[in-house]
Amino acid sequence: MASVNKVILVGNLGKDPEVRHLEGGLAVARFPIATSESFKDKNGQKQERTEWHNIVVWRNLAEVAEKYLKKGQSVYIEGKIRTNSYQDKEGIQRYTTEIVADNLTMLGGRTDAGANNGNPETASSNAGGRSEAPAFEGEPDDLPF
Amino acid sequence: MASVNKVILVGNLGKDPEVRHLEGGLAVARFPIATSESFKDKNGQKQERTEWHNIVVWRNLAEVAEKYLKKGQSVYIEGKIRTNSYQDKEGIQRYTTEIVADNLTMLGGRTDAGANNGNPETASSNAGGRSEAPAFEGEPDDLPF
Amino acid sequence: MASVNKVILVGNLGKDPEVRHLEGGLAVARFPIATSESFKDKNGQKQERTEWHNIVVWRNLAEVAEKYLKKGQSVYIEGKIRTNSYQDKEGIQRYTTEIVADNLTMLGGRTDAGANNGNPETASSNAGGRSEAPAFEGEPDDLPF
Amino acid sequence: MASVNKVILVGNLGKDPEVRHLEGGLAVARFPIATSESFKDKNGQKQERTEWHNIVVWRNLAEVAEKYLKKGQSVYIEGKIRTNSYQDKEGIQRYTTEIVADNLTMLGGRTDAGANNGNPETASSNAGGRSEAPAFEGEPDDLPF
DNA sequence: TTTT
DNA sequence: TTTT
Repeated sequence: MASVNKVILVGNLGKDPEVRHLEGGLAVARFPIATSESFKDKNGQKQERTEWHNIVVWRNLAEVAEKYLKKGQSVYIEGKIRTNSYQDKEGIQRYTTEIVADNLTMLGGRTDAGANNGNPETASSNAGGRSEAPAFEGEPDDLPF
Repeated sequence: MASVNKVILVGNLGKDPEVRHLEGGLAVARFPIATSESFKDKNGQKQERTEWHNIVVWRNLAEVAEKYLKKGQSVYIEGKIRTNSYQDKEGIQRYTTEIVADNLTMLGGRTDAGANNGNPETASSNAGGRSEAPAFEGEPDDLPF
Repeated sequence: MASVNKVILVGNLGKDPEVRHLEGGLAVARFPIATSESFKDKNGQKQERTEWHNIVVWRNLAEVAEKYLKKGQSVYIEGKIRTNSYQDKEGIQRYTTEIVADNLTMLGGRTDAGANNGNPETASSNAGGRSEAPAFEGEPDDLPF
Repeated sequence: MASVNKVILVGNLGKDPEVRHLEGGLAVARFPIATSESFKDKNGQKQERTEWHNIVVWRNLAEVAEKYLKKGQSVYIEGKIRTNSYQDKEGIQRYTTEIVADNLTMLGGRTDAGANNGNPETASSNAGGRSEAPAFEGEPDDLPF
């Protein structure tokens, strides 16, 4: 196999996270983040292009997102690309791409972005749940090696 | 803006690259690569999921792709996520996501994958063209600092 | 060859950058940044470990560091690991490890950290100099593909 | 805090891993990997510089390293930088830097590199042990989201 | 549509 | 020597 699918983003939330709780209590949160880059067009004019990324987080990271992330905030995200397919109403195969994040660090953001601004923290998510206490809550989640 | 949009992939080409030469000689190549991951389903059965990524490379990296990359080969890719929008024939806004690669390293692959197998190399692309001689050709492209 | 040497850091400057201008006008800046992680020790007590990284930047990135980076600020850095060897006065081979950064994004930091706080920007460095106008200055540095 | 300490390497093992089993059965393996880059010196001559990285892996990743990694093999590694300090016999503070890997994917390597050549796989390590069965053994280690 |  |  020998494959790697890794995404690293630093950007700002375009909306507050939307959280759903599935059967069994499984939590999932979704939110868009924007990244921007500048470039010169062929006339030498400065242009900016904004990319929107649909972020999905599960389990304790979803709880963290629900509690602490707000529109406008800046976040560091690690995750993987996932493309889902579906059929539209004409029966044509369509695709949507999202970033499934497994690591999230708040970096601050707009000064009115919410209570957590100025108190950035890190959180991690694992399928098996590495810790009952979310790393985000200030609980250590790992040995230093 | 303080933003980062970075993708790192290791995967196998699903097809040979398709190369086009635009007006002015600008080259662009496209090819799909697959990444895979294993997981257990709810019945404890091992499952595999394959993700397909549409890779786009420009300029000298496109020339490299044309000459050296073949279906089946394994590559390391660095790039960024780019989502393009278009209207389908019903006038509905649709999106396609691709990875614009700016760094590419061949890692080998199937033993019949092509001439370059067993001689993996690295290539880089820059908007301004850092070097006439593509790094891939064996020319050094950078000072060691 | 087929090798990759890539480092991604988000941390705070422990000191203002120290800048030197070599013969020919080549600029180099150095500064330490700290990253921290929490973990539980064997008694279940929360501990924090701080890692210090010696960052080196060349050319226009060094100019950017000199002008805009200050002790306390938070930065995103991409670069590579480089270990230099030297002989100490007893003639024993010693090693020092540093991170040669080729990409730098300011993320803010302490509110008194300097003039640029609240106005984070991105800068890139290339051996060949991709652009006379540093990206950091607000000039676009790249086409969007 | 808001910090990130992430390293991504693709390189070749310079030696077979050395494995130790600590009290309590905790396993740790160490091995060096080389990354190389080409550059032109001031006379326009092609030069190559090789960087050596000391890799440390713990727990099930150490078992994987012991069983499957051999000198010459190519590996993809994700981890973090860790600098340890100690006093030399003259009482001077010295530092050593290593990469603590938490993710490892075999990419092949020299054709005589060992039994696993041609059968690259991925393994992950977690402080809490995400799975009794190491991912490497062919057991799925994660849900696909 | 790849690879194992 | 930073930051929380």
